[in-house]
Amino acid sequence: MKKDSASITIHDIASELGLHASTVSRALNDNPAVSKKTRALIQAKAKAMNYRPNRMAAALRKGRSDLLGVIVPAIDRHFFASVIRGIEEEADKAGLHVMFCQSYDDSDRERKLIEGLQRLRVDGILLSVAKDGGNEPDFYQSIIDSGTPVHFFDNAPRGFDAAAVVIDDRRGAYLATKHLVNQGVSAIAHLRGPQHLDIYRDRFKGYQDALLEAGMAVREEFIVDITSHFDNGRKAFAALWSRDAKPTGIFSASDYSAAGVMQAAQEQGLKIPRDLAVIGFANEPFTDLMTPTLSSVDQQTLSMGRKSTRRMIAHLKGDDSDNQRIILEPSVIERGSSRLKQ
Amino acid sequence: MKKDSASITIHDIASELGLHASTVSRALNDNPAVSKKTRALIQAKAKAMNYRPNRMAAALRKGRSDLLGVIVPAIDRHFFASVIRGIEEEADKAGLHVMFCQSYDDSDRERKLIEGLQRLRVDGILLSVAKDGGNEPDFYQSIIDSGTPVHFFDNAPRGFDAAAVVIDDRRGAYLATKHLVNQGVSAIAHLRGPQHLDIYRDRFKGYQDALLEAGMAVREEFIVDITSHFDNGRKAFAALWSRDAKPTGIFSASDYSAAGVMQAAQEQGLKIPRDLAVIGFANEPFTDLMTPTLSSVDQQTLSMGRKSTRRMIAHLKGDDSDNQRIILEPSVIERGSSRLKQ
DNA sequence: TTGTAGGCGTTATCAG
DNA sequence: CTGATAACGCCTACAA
Repeated sequence: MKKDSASITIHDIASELGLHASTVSRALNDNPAVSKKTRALIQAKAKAMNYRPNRMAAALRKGRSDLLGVIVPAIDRHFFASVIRGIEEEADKAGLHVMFCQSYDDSDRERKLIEGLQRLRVDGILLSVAKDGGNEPDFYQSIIDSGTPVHFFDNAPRGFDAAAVVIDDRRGAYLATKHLVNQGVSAIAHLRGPQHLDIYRDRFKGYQDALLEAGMAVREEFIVDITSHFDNGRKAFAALWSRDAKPTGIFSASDYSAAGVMQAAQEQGLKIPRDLAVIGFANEPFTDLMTPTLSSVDQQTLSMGRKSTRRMIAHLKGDDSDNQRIILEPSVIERGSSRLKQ
Repeated sequence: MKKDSASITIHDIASELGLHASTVSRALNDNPAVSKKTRALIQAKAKAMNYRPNRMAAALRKGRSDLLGVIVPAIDRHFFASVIRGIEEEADKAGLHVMFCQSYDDSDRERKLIEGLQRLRVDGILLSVAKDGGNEPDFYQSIIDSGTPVHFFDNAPRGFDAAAVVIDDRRGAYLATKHLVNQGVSAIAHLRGPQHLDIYRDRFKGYQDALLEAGMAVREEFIVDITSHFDNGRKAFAALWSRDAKPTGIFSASDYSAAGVMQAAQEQGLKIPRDLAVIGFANEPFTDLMTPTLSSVDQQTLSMGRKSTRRMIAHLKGDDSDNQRIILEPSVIERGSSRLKQ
């Protein structure tokens, strides 16, 4: 029976060749100190023996795991899946491995995940903070102080200097609302996300900015509070249509809720966008599958992942001075649900 | 400056308490050999010092990483995200950590990921095979022979005995098609996935089974080949409607393509389900967001993840005899796109 | 250019 | 019940 390749070590290779393990180690790490001839010999042998270096052992010795930890609320949201793709790209390039975890927006779980990643001795953590908002800035600061670099993306705590890459939610909301204004929509409602979260407060502000700029009033009865779920969109439509004044356009802080609104409106016989123009936020892929297709706001997810990772890598290489908050510019994706003019 | 908690070891704790590292190790592992008093003392001290055990070191010593590797084509597909959720649940319970990777259905990348996981010394790999089908059964056999247990789920290679949890695609397709038959649909087309893949061959067979059972002919002009993408649904609709005979129902091997068909049909003024009844496969969440909602086939994803993981854990505990292929039963989710009768 | 020795942080074995 | 010691697989001064 052949020896398990998982248990072949540099010593095995060394003894097969009558060399010493240290030489094998050097050869496999392309150390120029070892002669071309032996290097080739060793590398060939390693391949022949199906050798798999033990990264745990190397990490222990080097004090560096070449592992990155990433925590997101949920990987099946396109937003995060796409950021993750960006992270993967850059990590691959740099020869790092990435450990993805889901907090399910639960800050208790987030704390446990962080501790788990620390035990694994990841070199750094990329984090989109759980949206229940249970962890204070102090907590994150203590993690950083304990020696594990943490960089934030998407949802980043305010109140202390930490590297972060976020998008300008206020501007995204402003652009979305302004887009409806430009299409000639005059009564614009807003499905508003939980106001204890910065990102949703910012989206609400952006909505107000656009209305004010257009000389329109911000009307109480046009604001409905939601969480980012589909059913909330249906409920929001019911709420709006139970009131006297009916909007002719809706800017939703969430694509899911926007989809719910569209479905409920269509069931009531409304034509979209003619009777009701709709635009969401996040540019989830399903927006393209709907009838009509749903307009939305793109959040530069790939570049968010890439930028975060590149900064973390720079940080790990010694440049730990860059504590800035990078703000990316969102863009409106016009689709059928809001296209009234050519 | 406080010492980084990442660099606090059992030796530090030991010397603070005037004990030996081995005692600390035992205490932290709840070894009954150590007295209750010292155990409590040590655990309190460890907490106070914010100690984080180094899993790399423990893994090296124990020859076991308590890490599971998981490879899926893409984490943002609901199918896989949901399987992953099931995997996470069971792994958490067992105190295992999980490393998720995406192959993007590229078998070269899959091979590299497997090698990466082996270097990380994961205890086992849960794998849904890349759909480009580039890796032979022999390859997987060699991984298993090399000492890394591999269990398959979803897309599992045939041709050798390996633990696998899959669903009965043929039956799922049969049920979906039969559902259309039961709704009184008489001309049923099929959007057919790549036939070099077992799962899509099976779905095609199930479609045929149902037609034959209903005494309907399998008509060439009602079969359109697709890959699981949205645009293919639109193209498929165009293809079908360019022919003389028009179907009144469609069973699509993919939800994405089904969504494309629906959109294209609605743009042509067709009413769904009245003029065209549609059912997809996979029960992606967006199926609930469409107008009308899209019927589909549920694949027991959570239980697929849970079962796979439980078996892997049993395997790791020494029961490596269970090489069977477990086949889960799919179920039809009836929604608006195919509901013609009450 | 290659070999030797020591240690990274744990845990398991053996003594005491 | 606790202490000492060795070893897991690798890397890196230092020596030869």
